[in-house]
Amino acid sequence: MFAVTDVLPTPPWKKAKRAPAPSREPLTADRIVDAALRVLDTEGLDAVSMRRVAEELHTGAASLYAHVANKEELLDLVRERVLSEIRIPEPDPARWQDQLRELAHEIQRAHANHRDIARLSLGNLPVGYHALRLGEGMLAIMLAGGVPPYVAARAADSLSLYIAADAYEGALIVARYGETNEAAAVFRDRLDEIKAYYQSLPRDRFPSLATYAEELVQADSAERFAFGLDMFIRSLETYE
Amino acid sequence: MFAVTDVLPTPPWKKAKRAPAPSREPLTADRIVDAALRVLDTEGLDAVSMRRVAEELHTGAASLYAHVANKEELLDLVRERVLSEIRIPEPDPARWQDQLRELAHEIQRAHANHRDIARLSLGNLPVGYHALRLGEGMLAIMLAGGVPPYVAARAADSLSLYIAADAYEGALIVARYGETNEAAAVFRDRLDEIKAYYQSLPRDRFPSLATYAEELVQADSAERFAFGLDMFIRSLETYE
DNA sequence: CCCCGGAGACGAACGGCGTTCGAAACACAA
DNA sequence: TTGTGTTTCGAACGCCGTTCGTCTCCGGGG
Repeated sequence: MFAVTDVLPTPPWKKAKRAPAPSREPLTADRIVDAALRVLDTEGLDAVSMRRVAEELHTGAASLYAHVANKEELLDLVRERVLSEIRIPEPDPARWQDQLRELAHEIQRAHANHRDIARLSLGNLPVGYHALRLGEGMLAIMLAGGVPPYVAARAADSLSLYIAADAYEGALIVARYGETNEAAAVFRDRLDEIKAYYQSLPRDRFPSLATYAEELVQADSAERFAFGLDMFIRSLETYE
Repeated sequence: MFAVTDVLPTPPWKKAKRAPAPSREPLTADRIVDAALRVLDTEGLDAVSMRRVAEELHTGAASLYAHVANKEELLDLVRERVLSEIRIPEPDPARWQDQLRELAHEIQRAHANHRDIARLSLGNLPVGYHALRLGEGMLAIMLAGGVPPYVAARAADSLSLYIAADAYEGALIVARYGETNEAAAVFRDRLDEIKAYYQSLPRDRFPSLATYAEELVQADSAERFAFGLDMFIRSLETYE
């Protein structure tokens, strides 16, 4: 007896209903996270839809649900992936302020590298491995430096919040103005507009804004971040 | 001669194609903002869709676009409305720290009253009237207290960011766990779980988290906020 | 070597979203 | 009364996250 498939040609209405070899390697959670991160980095968080991620893998959105419970879980995995890039300094009691600064910048850099990740960090209780790693690292540095545990605990909380919020703002601005060089110029122009607007405000009602417009409008976001971080560490020193 | 409408009854195929008196007063931007704020307060930001707001006014989503450019503008108006509730203290150089604290709490309270509003505040450059009012007030207090203008400018920035971020986190937690009394208990249980989880972590890798779980898991969000605010003001004093 | 079972892949569809379009309804001046 | 400009709004477009049930494929037992 012959196998049917050996004798009969595939009828046209069955032909090419499925792509024969759409992608060789099978889907895995890791590959999905890779793809999601790729989309996140190149097109921003708003572009990360299940359909878009699936397309990146040459498949359909439904296929993802075999490996990932839902979009939220996928984004959590992406966030963990990003946090895993962060290196934590070994605590050295003599240099705790510098180390804290270093760690903060490291975290800030990770957020900046994958711009929109900040929008995932805010408001998610830290429970993944790498999130815990960061918390532990931050705390360890402060405790080694002699910051009282109660203060260190609150400070770790606030510092994480500050870093995430700063990155979040940065991400939103990038989302609104793009991040090409040309768009950066547009953004700078926008800042100048705002400065001029502040200066044009009625002096009787907005004396401070009008007078210090120059100081308020800060183009260099890195310097702004560093200043806030400095305020933070200065404050910690007063608790010692 | 008779008016046609006086003589002929309305033909059935024209009857009730439009609701005859769907809502007496005409749509205005104000009424739309009212409705949006109502939905925001009772059902949260995620429920604020153009369709839902329109439904609140017994009309269709398309009708809103005559008074409001798009959803973003509507949300900006809602945010302005909320900010308008905030009272700003008259600067008194002798009490600048207290006044700053007071203002921060006032802003925090406004955010808490309309929980999800914080999700709108983050990352929106302050350009509305009431947003400017707040910035001016904050700055004026610090300047009156003798904080150097450059520092005050950065600080106003950071403080706004901190308040918004704190409220944002609070809003997300409420969104996840609800805000009924019963849900508050659920949340407290969840915190206990987390504390237990921290304590169960391997001591060799997570010594700080495991040891200070008690201090890290802070149920009272008001106290947490106050602590961060205090850190902030302490820091300002070191610049004087 | 065949066949079968289970796991993975996925097209189609559901109900939601923001927004647009064009026609109907209305308010008011001429 | 007629004409005109504004307001209202049903219907539709193209997105979204998620589910369902079928289809495909591969490894292992007969």
